[in-house]
Amino acid sequence: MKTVSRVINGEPNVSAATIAKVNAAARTLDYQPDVHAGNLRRADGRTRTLGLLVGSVDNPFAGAVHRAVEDAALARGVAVFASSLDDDPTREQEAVSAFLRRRVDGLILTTVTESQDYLAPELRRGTPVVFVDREPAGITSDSVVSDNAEGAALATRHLLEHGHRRVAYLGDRPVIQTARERRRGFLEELGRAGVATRDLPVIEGLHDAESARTATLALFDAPNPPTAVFSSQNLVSLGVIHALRELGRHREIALVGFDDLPLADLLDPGITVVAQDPQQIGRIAAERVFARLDGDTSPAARTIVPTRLIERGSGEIAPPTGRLIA
Amino acid sequence: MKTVSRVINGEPNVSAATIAKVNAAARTLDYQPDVHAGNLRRADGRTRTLGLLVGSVDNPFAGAVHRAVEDAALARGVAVFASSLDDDPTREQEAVSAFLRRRVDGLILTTVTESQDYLAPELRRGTPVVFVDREPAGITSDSVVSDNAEGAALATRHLLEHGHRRVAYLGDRPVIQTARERRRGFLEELGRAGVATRDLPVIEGLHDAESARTATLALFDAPNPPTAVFSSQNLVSLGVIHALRELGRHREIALVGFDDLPLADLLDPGITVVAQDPQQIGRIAAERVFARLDGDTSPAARTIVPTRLIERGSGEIAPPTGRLIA
DNA sequence: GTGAAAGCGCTAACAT
DNA sequence: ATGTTAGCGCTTTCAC
Repeated sequence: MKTVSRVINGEPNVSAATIAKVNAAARTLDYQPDVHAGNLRRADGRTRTLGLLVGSVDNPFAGAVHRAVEDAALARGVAVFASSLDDDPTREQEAVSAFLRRRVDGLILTTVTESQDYLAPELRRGTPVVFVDREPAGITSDSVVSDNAEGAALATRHLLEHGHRRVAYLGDRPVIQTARERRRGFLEELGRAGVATRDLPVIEGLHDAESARTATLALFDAPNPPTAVFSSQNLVSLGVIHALRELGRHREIALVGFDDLPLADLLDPGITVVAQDPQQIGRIAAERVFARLDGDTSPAARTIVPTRLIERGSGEIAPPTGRLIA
Repeated sequence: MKTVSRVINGEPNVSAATIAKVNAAARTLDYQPDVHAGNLRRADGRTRTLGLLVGSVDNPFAGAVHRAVEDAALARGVAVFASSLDDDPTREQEAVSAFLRRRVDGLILTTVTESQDYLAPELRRGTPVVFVDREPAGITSDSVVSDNAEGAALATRHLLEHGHRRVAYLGDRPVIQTARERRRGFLEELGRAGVATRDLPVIEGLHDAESARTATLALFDAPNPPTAVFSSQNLVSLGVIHALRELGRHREIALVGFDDLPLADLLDPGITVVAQDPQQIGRIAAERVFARLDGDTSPAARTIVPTRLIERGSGEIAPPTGRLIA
């Protein structure tokens, strides 16, 4: 009987007796339908599968995005492939290719390539692609990102308001779009406040805690050190915190970090951060993919998830008195 | 020409000219072979896909396991489906079923069901299943776990050596195998030291930071409070830390936590922990799956990944002097 | 070196 | 209410 298919898929027009028989057989054989085989012939051609590419699955920001995507997917019976980008363009292309060969229904991507135009044919084919954390280049598609420039400006404004004029920027490699945006927000806010940015320390290319730590130590060993630091990323903040501790100056030098850190509230001083909302980013990205799959053909949209400043102490340290360079 | 298959799969006996032509066509059509279609007919029937079930993808321990599995899988062109268990038996069964319907080549599982005997037919069918973090029940298969009892004993011994006799245990729900093992290690070590465990506080059923915080506050509000705490899990440690801070007693009460916490070294005092090695657990689990897929038919093995005590301050606090209950 | 035929496990479109 | 035929995109087998 090939009416089996009807029973398995819960289609109508099958007698109760047959349903029972089929189910009994399925039970004893421990039958699990092969979704891929079904898919090959099924009209909609859906694999009920999603590809998710994040910075690294071993990273709190990515974990939160991933979890939100999973929750949205689970509700629809969709499974998700997760891969780590490691800010490596080759990995990006290989991960995307692996997703495509597995015929995922949609893609949620964090990218590092200069251009994602290699996705154009796939987009034309109708596969929804939503970019998270970083916006696409060379291609138009949905994206869900934090307002990086505005968040950086927020952090910078906070330091300015507490009297700092000599603020350092410590950031990730400029190939990373969010790093560029955060630097821009930092510099523009200083400009708006009439602070000359020419000889402020802007240190880039920091990709992990150790490089940030070393850079911070060097920064405070050099002449004319800053009174405050804006660190543009999670791991960089970590390195800065370690370095300031080593120097015994963590209660003198102000610090605001981009992106929250677990336990940041329990440090002394607590670390003031501009927090992103990765959970929201993941949720909205998944919703967009599913909306597209459900036939939404509205123009590609850029969704901006707000950041918020969390004051915990480190960002409210005042510069040394009597020597305000204002 | 159906010789296309030969070119795509790099098989021999095709002329250079044909190869070039096929590749050109593939390029312009932006062709990506459908692995699932191929699979349907292919002799080995491999989907080059793995199912990974962890506590929650949004969790540092799971993230590290996941990353290690991904790295091992990537090297073999295998993609991984990741799902979150949330310590929910229903979720477990549904996740496994979703993996199976997608014909994953192997399973790496963290479980909460009382018995995983529902996997017996799949095991008989030859699908490799490796249990991580928690050992299987009702079934025999490979597992890769920390030595939970020994780790807990290590933590307890450390507190005993620093003079504590009145030590509290704060732990997760006993349905969780690792929670039971850690409690056992704790009690047995006290027993070995000749400490009566009868009226020591053993608080269980703590599943998040907030419940642990509340329990800790209550513990120190009650008569005869402990001089030291062993917290058997990540989130529980967090709650204990918060509570001790609120009470202003974080420099008086000793604390050793099971499982490391990010930034634990920068707190004051630093948090002494028994650290697991999730990266290693993930790596070994993936290796076992692939060894099984490569034909290893040796008996199911239980691999124990050692834990290690990291002294950072909180675990080295001495009990109030002069009142040693010894 | 190339291709034609059959079939993997399922569902679509039609019978009956 | 049930069955039949064809075909999804590929690989296998075997023929040329």
